[in-house]
Amino acid sequence: MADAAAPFVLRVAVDAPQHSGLSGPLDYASEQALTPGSLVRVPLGKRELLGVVWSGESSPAAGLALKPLTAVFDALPPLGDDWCRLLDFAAGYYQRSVGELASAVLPPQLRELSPEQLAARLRKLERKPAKGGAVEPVRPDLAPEQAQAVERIAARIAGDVAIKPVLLFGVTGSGKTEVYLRAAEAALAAGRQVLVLVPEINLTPQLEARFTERFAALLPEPLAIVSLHSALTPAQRLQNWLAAHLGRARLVLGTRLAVFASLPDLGLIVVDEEHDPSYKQQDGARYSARDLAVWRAHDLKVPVVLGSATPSLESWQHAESGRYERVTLASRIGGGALPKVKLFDMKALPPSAGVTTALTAPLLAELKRRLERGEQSLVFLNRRGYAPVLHCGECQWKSDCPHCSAWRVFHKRDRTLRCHHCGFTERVPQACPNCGNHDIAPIGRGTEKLEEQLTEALPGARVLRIDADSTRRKGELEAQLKAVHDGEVDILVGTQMVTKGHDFRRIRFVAAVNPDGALFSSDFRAPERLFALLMQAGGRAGRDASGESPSEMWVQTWHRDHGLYQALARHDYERFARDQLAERQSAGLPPFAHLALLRAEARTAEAAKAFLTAAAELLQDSHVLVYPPVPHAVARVADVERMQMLVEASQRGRLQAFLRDWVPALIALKREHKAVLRWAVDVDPLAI
DNA sequence: GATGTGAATTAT
DNA sequence: TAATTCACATCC
Repeated sequence: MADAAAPFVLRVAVDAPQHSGLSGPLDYASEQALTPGSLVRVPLGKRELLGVVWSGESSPAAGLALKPLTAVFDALPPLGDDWCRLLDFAAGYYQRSVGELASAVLPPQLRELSPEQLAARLRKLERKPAKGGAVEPVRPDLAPEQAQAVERIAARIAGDVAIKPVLLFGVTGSGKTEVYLRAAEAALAAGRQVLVLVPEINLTPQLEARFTERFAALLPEPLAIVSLHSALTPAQRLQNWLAAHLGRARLVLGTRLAVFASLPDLGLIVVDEEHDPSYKQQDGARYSARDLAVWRAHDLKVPVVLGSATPSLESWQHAESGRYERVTLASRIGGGALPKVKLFDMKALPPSAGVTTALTAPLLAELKRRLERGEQSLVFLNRRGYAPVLHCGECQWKSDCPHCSAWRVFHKRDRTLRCHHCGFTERVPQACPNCGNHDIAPIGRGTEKLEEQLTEALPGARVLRIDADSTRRKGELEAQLKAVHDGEVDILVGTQMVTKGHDFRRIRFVAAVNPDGALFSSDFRAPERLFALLMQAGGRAGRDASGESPSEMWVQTWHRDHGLYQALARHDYERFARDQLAERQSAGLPPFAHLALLRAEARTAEAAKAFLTAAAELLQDSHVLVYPPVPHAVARVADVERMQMLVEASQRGRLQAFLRDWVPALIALKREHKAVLRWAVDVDPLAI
């Protein structure tokens, strides 16, 4: 019980791991009453942790001697009610403790600093010098569609009524960014903060440059525009987070973790490329930043704009049903036409024309033609490395990973076999490690091989490859993109990395060399992803209308009659979405059903399966269907066996109610379970 | 999950 | 006899 020196009892959210059984905020003694949202340090066992004072009644267990707070961050204003509500909601929805989530989304440096050190940082922030004079920005005229979109968003910024999320459906090059800028301008002018989310860290610099250019004159204060993502140094991340929290940053641009930024005057949220899978955090607390952005906007009664040329089917369905307001930008600004899509039928190619290689003779000829005209081309292949597998013609050995159920990829440049799942790397053997035969050969192709073949087939062409391997070191991606922009590259070879957002003005020809694989994937979202990827890749072409020859995209396929390609060829996202949604509805899949996955990892598949089977027995609910456990698509990674079990309900609320009871029972079950095992619940999983 | 305990097992 | 390893209990 609290003694005379510390008369107050506070509930504090701390990162006591869920599996410890210490769920929910813990009680501590305090000498002073503190507002919920105050940051504190508290002892937990022998450790000392960051904590957030939480609201609600304390209920210390009888006879428990409460420990006192170690320290209070009293120089820092408490986190707002709205931030606490967001965390409360997210923790409940994704089945994590508030403390764990708070610890994951607050700047990591907060955990290390003492209140005195933090106070020093705050003083330093005050002294930040102002930037030099900014020039008045040039604002391009809006196309009528853009003006209408801006008006529909801006009209709602001042109002204090619950409003629908806006789905900004705009083809690539239709000027979505200008709509974001104008909407942001309206919110800033109304004295509100603006949060802009982007899917990837790579995209923050260019968007930040664009916003800074536009708003430098309007927002001359230092730290008025900041970014938040995990590539910042810990000190930068804390500084930018503090600027947002203090209301000093008026515009915050960031990746998914920025959805949890503390923003006292938040007046507008923009989610760019809202369909992008990167918005879903894939480990720890598996939240969807896009969905939380929608929740946060609704909670605050502020507008949220979800922008995409290929919206997620979830968002599209919400627009169809009227829950979201759809605003369409149907034409490209500047008059650049969308590239003509040619479905290149591999079946119609005579066998001699190089059917077995990705580079067909007609494709090479087209690339050559473009090259001679001095045009840039993009060859898109979503597979890095030289070849996905090595194969022995004698004994049929394949380059499998000893630790994973996957092939090791052949990387020719550094002569290695690399597992893309666990990272296990060895030098390429000279001969088959199984039978000693020298007749080992790569099967299939990746970007590295494509680069090599193009360099050989088109002497004199300047070929550049951009993928995760070519951009491993800091600054390399920027340098390579600059080379493309500066016209120092004729043919760009790349994975999906190059299809996202980058505004290549010179590219007039895009070829997707081998996209068929995703058509027959067991993952029900694979077609949606492929369509978005190809639309986005195609969108890289012909953004500049000045060229004489029409821009074009080729898709080399064995299945040209497939509905996906037919819709793609007509740039008909709506048709594609209609078809997919019909399929999803008849198959009882999202957005017409709500899913959660229980994942289990153990040394043996049997142990993981035993846990899942027992988990399925824990709770019966007539509204919830629990499927039998199945192995993960890549069952073994780094010698750990992975099994998963799908949970399905027709209504979100039913699924949530089930999980609320199930997860505590799972924690108890794990403690009875003898074998070493890790488990996690993934609500609204992206891949199943 | 992190940390600490005591008991059992192993190294020297 | 010291040094590891391991099972298991606690953490407001």
